[in-house]
Amino acid sequence: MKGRILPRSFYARPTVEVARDLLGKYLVHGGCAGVIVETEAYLGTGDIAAHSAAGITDRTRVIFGPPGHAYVYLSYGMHECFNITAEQEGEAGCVLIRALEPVAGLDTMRTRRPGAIHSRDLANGPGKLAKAMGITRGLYGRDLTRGDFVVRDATPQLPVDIAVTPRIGITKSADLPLRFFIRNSPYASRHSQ
DNA sequence: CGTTAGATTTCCT
DNA sequence: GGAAATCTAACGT
Repeated sequence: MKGRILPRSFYARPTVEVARDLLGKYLVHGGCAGVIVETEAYLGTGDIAAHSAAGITDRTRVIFGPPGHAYVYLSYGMHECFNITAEQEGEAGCVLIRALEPVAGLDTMRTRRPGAIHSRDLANGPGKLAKAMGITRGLYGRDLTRGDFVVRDATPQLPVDIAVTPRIGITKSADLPLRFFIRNSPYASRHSQ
């Protein structure tokens, strides 16, 4: 978990760049940490699959706020999913963190996800990742540039071979190539290869 | 191993 | 009222 905390300027960029550049970084929460191996970009314009396409509501407010904050929502009535906001304040855009390679706090993660036999199953999907890392809607809006819930640079930078495909599990704007993952990572979700 | 159905709640129309 | 950025167990092959 070495490396500097990613600064606000990292997130204040086009959502697609942020999604791609988050691969290989460390997500840290409490005593748990993992390398981000899979992300998806949800855009503010021209993307009707994004929650922010409905405009500013109680749920989507943070997506329009300053970059580098947590957007956590409930999916299918039972799973929480974790996103990081991007773009300048006033502009929508966020990155769904879909999968992690666990590197610290594995025992805690296993306690939260007793069904995961192999460590590769602890966080290889957005719902599983939030569960393993202890991320809930109570963390909605949290600033990810300070405190015990942050993203850190890798030192040295990890080499990443990035693959791009359409996003998973959506029906609208389903053809846009906005999913990024580390090719050959056994920790990416099962749709990967 | 692949495919499918059901769980369960929030949110927007 | 209905669709939803998912997961797991149960079934068939």
